[in-house]
Amino acid sequence: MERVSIEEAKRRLGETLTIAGWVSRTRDLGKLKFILLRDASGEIQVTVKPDNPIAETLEELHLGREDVVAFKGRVVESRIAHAGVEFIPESVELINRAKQPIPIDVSGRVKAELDTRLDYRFLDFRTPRSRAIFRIQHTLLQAFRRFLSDRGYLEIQPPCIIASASEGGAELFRLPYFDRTAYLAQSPQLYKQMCAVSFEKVFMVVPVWRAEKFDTPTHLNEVRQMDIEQAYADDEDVMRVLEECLVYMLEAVRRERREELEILGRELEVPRLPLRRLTYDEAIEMLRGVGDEIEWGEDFTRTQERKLWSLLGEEAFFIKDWPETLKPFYAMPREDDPRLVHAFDLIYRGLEISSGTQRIHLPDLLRRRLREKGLNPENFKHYIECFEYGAPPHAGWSIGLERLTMAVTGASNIRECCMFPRDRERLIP
RNA sequence: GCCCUGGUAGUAUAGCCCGGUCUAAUAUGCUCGGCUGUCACCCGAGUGAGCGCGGGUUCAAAUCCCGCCCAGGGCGCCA
Repeated sequence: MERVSIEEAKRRLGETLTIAGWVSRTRDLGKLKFILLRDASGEIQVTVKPDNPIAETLEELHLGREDVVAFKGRVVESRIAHAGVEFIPESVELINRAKQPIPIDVSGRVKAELDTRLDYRFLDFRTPRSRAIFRIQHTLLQAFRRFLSDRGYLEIQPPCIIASASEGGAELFRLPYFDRTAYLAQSPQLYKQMCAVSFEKVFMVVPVWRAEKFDTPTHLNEVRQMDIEQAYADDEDVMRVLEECLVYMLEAVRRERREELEILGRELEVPRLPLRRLTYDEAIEMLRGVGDEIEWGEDFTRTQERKLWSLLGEEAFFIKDWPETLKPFYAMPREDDPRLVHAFDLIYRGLEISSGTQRIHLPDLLRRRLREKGLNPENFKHYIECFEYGAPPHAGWSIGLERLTMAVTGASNIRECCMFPRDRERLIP
């Protein structure tokens, strides 16, 4: 089909072109008909006067919302049409009918609940809100890749099916693997380390799975994460990369997604660097200062993270120097206080969007830490092995894509920021 | 797994507290009719739910009670 996008057509005034898209709505005044036609690029009003050769065909077609139609004709300036331009067709082709009534209002005017929207996700993608969210997500991803590629990081592809569940922590999804049992990866952690000890600087965007029965607005059983791993780096080094990367991504969204931010009613503030580095101890103090009864050694709840955000009044900040009990075995202990590890979380708009650590690159220390955590170093032979043949110190982090999208778009439920969310109940679509 | 709130036309809400006036209302959609400049077009008519599912109380249940399922939020859980 010789077809141009609606946005392109608007730039090519007077030329005879074919546009195609969905009927957003029709305004039928009897002899005069207006059809609002929408494609992925934009919307235009198609105006059909009684003397138009297609006037009669159009009457017979009786177009309805979301019918797919192609028009051949030209874009002309119009002083009457509010958009300033309109499309005058000379022929029309009905490409496909939409069944009526449509399950949700694609124009976004009659609200639908998230659950209903997710049942009809393909239609929901046509609403201004959803389109804005996923375009912003796309920009975040593009900016992430560009930022790291420009700085010499190599994009790697770790496996999603893994053999071992012996890392501890979250429950994994099991699956049959020929005559063995395998698992869906809960983290590409080991693989990115294996890459970093040879490629030095790597990044990736991968899905991960957690079989936890959580039921919250910020958790999914399948999420995508954006990770880096870097050799010859400690936690502070990669925190700097993280904050710069965040600012880079936010600036890209602010620059390239002005219209989408407006649809969402979001004014995106780009934090100034360096970000505040709050220690875990300071965060505990702050919460206690306002009457929160948090114990040292406890993790922060979502409510507490939001509380810290409002107390600090900063868009984004780090919490660092965590108790070793709250972080995985491979987090490097602090020399000055072995109760603490070189680990950090990044809180953006009250939401934990990223966490990272400096990793233990010393096999003996790793074995000791595993034992201290009640794990058997024998089960981690392949993991430890990659540090036996010349492993530089290294550190890394991971950003949850859906969480970041939530914070940037202002969505209150993570499901809205995942195209096809997987949670405890939802497996379809 | 726990606590709170909710589930009513395709969609979103009202009604529920205080049972009967609900033959279930409103918006939007949809159907039909009218309209030559609309732009959330307008005007008129119509269509569409028996109130999440199951049970109970009552002369009478959308409304009260019990169980279950589902949704939203808070927690828990979550290297």
